[in-house]
Amino acid sequence: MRTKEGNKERDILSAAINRFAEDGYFNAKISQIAEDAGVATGSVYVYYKNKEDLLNKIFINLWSELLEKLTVIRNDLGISPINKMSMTIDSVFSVFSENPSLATVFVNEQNTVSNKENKPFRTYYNRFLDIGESIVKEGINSGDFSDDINLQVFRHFIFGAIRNSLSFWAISHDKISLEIIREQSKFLLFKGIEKHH
Amino acid sequence: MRTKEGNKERDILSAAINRFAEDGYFNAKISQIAEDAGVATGSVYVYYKNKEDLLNKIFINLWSELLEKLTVIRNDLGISPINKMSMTIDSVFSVFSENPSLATVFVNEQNTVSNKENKPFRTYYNRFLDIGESIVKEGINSGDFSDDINLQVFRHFIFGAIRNSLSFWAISHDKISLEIIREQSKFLLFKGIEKHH
Amino acid sequence: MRTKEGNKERDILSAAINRFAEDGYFNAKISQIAEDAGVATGSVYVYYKNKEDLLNKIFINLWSELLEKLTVIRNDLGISPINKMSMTIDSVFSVFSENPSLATVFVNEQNTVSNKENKPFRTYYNRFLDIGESIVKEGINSGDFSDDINLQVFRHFIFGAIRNSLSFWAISHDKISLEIIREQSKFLLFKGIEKHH
Amino acid sequence: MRTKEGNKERDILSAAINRFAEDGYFNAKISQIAEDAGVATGSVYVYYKNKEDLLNKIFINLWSELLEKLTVIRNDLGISPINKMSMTIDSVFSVFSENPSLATVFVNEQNTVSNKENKPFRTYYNRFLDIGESIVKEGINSGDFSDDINLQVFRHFIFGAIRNSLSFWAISHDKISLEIIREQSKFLLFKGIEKHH
DNA sequence: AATGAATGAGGTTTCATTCAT
DNA sequence: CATGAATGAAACCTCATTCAT
Repeated sequence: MRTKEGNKERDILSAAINRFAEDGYFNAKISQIAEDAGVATGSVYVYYKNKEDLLNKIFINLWSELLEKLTVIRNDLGISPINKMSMTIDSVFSVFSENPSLATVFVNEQNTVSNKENKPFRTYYNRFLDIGESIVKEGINSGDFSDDINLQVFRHFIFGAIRNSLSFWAISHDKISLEIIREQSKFLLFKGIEKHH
Repeated sequence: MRTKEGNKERDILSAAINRFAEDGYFNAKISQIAEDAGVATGSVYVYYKNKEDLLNKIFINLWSELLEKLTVIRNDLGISPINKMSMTIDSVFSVFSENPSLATVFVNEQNTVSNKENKPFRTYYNRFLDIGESIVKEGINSGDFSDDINLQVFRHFIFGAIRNSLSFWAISHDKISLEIIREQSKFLLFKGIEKHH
Repeated sequence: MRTKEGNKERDILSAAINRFAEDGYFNAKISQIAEDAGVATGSVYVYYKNKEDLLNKIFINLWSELLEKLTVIRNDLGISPINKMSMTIDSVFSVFSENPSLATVFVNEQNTVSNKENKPFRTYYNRFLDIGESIVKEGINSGDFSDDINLQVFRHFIFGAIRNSLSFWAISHDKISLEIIREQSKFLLFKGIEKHH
Repeated sequence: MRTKEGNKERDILSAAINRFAEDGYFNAKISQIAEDAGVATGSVYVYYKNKEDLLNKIFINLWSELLEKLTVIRNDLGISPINKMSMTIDSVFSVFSENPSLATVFVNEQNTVSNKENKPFRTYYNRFLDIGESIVKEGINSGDFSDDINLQVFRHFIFGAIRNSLSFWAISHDKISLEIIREQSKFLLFKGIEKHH
């Protein structure tokens, strides 16, 4: 038994992120997460209702944090839509750069568990997407973004693109820097692949 | 010798795709897949080594089919890089439009099971990505595509974008047509979101 | 499909003996026995009722053969009890020397399967033991064998001794000859281990 | 922490011995063993790795106990070889007289499971046999035992004899006393069946 | 709050046996 | 007789969760 000054609740969730990233949600064992966190198996259930609750808390933390950042960006009247979009991407990359395992969990497990829409983090997640959408709308209205954009499709397109780029980085963060991926993502998002003459 | 008219092997794999899409790989039960396929539980094991083998076979079929299509496109000297890219996207969308559940399985389970790189379908998958990359290279050399493109990042960016767009359609194919998603994806890929004056 | 001139029924039983010896009764698979015998799985059930029947037939063959031999020996008035006993042991060793796998099956599986006494080969087996016992009785009466012998115990003692010696040979028949084991067994049986001055 | 008064680990092993004796290793069900032991099925796996581990532990306990006893006997300089041999047999009978089911498991299942030589109890078992052999050697050298004895054959002969005698008693311990079997075994071992004039 | 031994439901997998051809 | 694809019952084992201490 190890005496930790730290916050058990936080330690357990942190261990869960790493285990979920490494082994996948279903293969990860609660007893192993507990051991990694330096607590007894039963202690996991003091702080979390069950295994699924761990996953939900991970995503609630993630999306509520991103929602907060994005809200600040959106509400800043002095920033152009293009810069708002750029800052949004920076925010997302920033969260994951601090925790690569979280990127992997996000990529692999966001659709895991629960009957579809009933996920507790969905509220934060959807609001995040909605605010992102409002920034795109603003850009279309201001003439910065093309008015050929279908908002519904765009949201999934860009989201998948960023998500998968992050996932790549999570696996290879020793081989390629997050900055390169971030800037390349912005480039592709803004300009597309065609050469402009 | 008892022989049934239908193709059991195909029926089982088809049922597996639907169940994996609906319930997720880990929640899906072999007994349920067998029931859906109209065979006895044990019959699954006549055609497939185990549950994981079912998932592997799904992806082997998927990627070998797409690899074949892409190879034909790449080798056609009379097609411009831009059209090759467009046709590649058409191919991917075409495969999934015939089988929406497959799109969901692809999105959620491609990273499931197996110790990372040892997946049997990886050979096909990697060759598919390599050929895709060679088309982009060709476009850069011909001056059609921007030479600011980082090939390594691009492959994950576009792949995640398409994947997530398909996943969105798989859930909502009653609400939005695949054509709209496909064309919007091409638009975003080629032009980006910025308005060109 | 292989055309065999040989007797399928015999081939299957022979394959069963080898598989039971090699893998043990419970680990042996009918499909493997069939393959070894060069027949289809279903053909095993043409000749034998079920897996247990295979084991029973093996022991019925064994004990009916030994019973026959022993009956001839017992009924020969011109042979002394000591020689009858010696010939009995020769008979047992002879059967197994022709089929080492049978020795292993005998050692490991005679008590396998069936609720205790209901085994079909028991009739032959018990009659074999009874005749053996009558030879010992004859030897006691004639003054050749010690009258301190408890017949009931003796039967199990000598039987286990021979059985285990054979089992040893079955595993190591490349290292030690059956003749040495047979003669040593007779020696120990007749003289015991004490030195007689 | 939930702790019950009894010794679950011991109870489970004890129940396993009885079930293995009654039903045979392969027919015995873990759930039944658990029920017999008064614990839940899963509790078996808290103390034992798997079914095979139960069998191995049974034999490890058996042979390590007998090895210890035999070592003491062998090392006692004041005992004659004949008495050492006699005490060895007493030790073996003593162990099984306390646990008739163990005798049955020993007879029927010692060769079960595992690829032949890789059994964990083999170390103890072989050392037990080696010490037994060294006692016989001592007897031959001292002139107490016949120098016609082949040690390799003898060990299997006597072992099978004792084993089978015990097995007989295990089934019929209501009909015949272990003392009679033990003394008769010694008699046959030392003197053989021939009458000495 | 913290523990970890104990639980037991449930799923994957095996394989003896069947039977339509 | 011969076949071997198909069956489905049954059991090992896992592991999330509980709860007495």
